[in-house]
Amino acid sequence: MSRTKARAALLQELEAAMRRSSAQGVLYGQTVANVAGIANSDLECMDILYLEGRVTAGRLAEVTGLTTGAITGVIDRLEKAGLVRRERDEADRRKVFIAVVPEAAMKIGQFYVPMQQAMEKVFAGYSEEELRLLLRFANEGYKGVLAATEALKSLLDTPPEKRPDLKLKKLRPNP
Amino acid sequence: MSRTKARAALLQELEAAMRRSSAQGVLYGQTVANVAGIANSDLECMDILYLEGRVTAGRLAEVTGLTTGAITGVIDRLEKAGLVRRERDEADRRKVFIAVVPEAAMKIGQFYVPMQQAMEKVFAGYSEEELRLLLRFANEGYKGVLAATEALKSLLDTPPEKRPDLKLKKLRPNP
DNA sequence: GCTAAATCTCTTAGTGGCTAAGATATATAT
DNA sequence: ATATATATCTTAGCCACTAAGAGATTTAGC
Repeated sequence: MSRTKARAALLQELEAAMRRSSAQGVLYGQTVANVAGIANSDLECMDILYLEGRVTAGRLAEVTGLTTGAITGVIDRLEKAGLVRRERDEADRRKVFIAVVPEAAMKIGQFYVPMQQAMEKVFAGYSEEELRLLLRFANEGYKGVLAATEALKSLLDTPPEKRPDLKLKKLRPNP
Repeated sequence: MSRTKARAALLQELEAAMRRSSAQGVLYGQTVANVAGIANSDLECMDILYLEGRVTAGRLAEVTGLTTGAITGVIDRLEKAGLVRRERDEADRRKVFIAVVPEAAMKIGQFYVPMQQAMEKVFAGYSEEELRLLLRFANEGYKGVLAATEALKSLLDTPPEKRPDLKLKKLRPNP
């Protein structure tokens, strides 16, 4: 197998491996929502709040891709469960900031412990330099996925016949 | 900062970075479903079919965590859209194998092109040896997440008062 | 300053995918 | 042969979602 061919095969394997693990990651999230007894979108919003801190209802809609109406429902449920609080912005009274209630949110956090433990075990097998490589990849990968999402969204606004011709890769033959 | 402290900080940063990119990955999937005009679960099943090939309806239920009733609906919709075919197992006529219709499924595949292009660009910045490291991590990570999912599911069957005490990490203070 | 347009969240009606329970058909065990 | 187990489908009812628009507040134009 030639040098470049080896790389191509490696890339293909990598893509499949990442797809698999990412699919399993989705399932983990669904399981957390199940165990925690909240809806999937509710958990997704908790996750965003964890990553971004105090954000407005509109921002949640923007990030999740849900309508503002749906977000109102999400916040209602989360607030009733005591996980978040609505906080009207005093500067712009149309806005509603959503803030997690840390003590209550920890009850959700516990369900990520199995995941954290599993990942710690995995990380233990890597040197600090290797971990830095993984970090670099995670950051670059994030930016890539973000850009891809935007590209795909913009496709939505383009009428099908005017879309740039996307060249398809062959579907992988079944194993 | 001490040697081990540096590693701890690195691990924390890594966790956040992976969480971010994985969340964005979920969003990408939702966007694909949107653009393709099919339900989220339908796309998830297409993905499983792509990864595992021809599988039974029951296996889809098992992997997705949906009830068999829900899967019937998924398959009905996918079949109506011409994306999959039901194939009764001749050996065991209770079973129904689901197989993708390759030509039609390619129409879905095209929506992954932006993602593939983005990832290709990212991968271009890595040597073959580094890619091998990423592959190793993706595989080990998959196993880790799989194990974590099982651990979490088993928690579901354990009554709350009998659950092993999960030690919580402090919630990250908001940025 | 006052009116019009824009922005942000919430409300309402209606839709669709989900669960739970059980029906149907086929296979396996006693 | 009968009973039990397995695999999928059916049905009723529920709940989160969308689309459309209302209400409240801010910003822009004159």
